[in-house]
Amino acid sequence: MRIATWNITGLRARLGFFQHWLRERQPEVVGLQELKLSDDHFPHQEIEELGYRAVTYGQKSWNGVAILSRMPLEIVHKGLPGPRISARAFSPREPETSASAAFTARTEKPSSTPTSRSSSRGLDALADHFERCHTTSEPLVLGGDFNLCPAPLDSWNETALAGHIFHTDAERTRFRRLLDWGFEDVYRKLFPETQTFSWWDYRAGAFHKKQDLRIDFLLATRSVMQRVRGAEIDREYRKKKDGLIPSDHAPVFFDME
DNA sequence: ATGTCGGAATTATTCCGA
Repeated sequence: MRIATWNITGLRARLGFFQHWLRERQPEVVGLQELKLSDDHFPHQEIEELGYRAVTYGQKSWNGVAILSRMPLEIVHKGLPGPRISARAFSPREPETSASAAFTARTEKPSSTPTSRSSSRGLDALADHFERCHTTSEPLVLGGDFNLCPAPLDSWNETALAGHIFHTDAERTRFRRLLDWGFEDVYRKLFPETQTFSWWDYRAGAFHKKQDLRIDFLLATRSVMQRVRGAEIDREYRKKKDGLIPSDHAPVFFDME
């Protein structure tokens, strides 16, 4: 069973590309971010033709998440509380295996003043949610675009970028809170030393210049982790396919028994 | 070469945000 996450960067503009990937990779569950459409514009018919049902939490123009599944989905939670929180979560539950969540975490640019809040209140809201509503003994998967590099290995140039956006201690501390609670970073757990990336800025030719970051993750609790047999960051799908333009993020997935 | 996109506002071009 394959579980995936992907910041698709505009599902309407990406539909053909996404369908290509679904056919090729055959994931069982996919968390999508940055749909950039409201729920009434979600292409349910096209998705169902490929055997998936989707639960959506969209937003006009920006953000918006969905979970697609070939298994039955039940919505047990939608959205996160708190003012000005841009992270959003679903927790569809499938009877025997897993709950899953997809979200987008926005990172604010750290200001020059040392007292400024630096980043990702969405991550705090997410950690609050799991602490309040779940236990680590549950089989849980949390996937999304976290907009941060957890460690120097996850950046193409930690030396130059340390302290800057994606590379601040504040961001890393917030991310660590999810790990301390009981999540494992699946890809990193399987490949502790491998430098692999998931995002390349559209601007300035970052993909070709190898200006790359790993900011998209699938996190899993221990009972899921024990069943994981492989993980991949799908860099092939950061490239053009049949002339179709890719997202600026690569899909990330793992396989479990 | 800032090697770019997607979407909205407004009607094929410009602006904005990432």
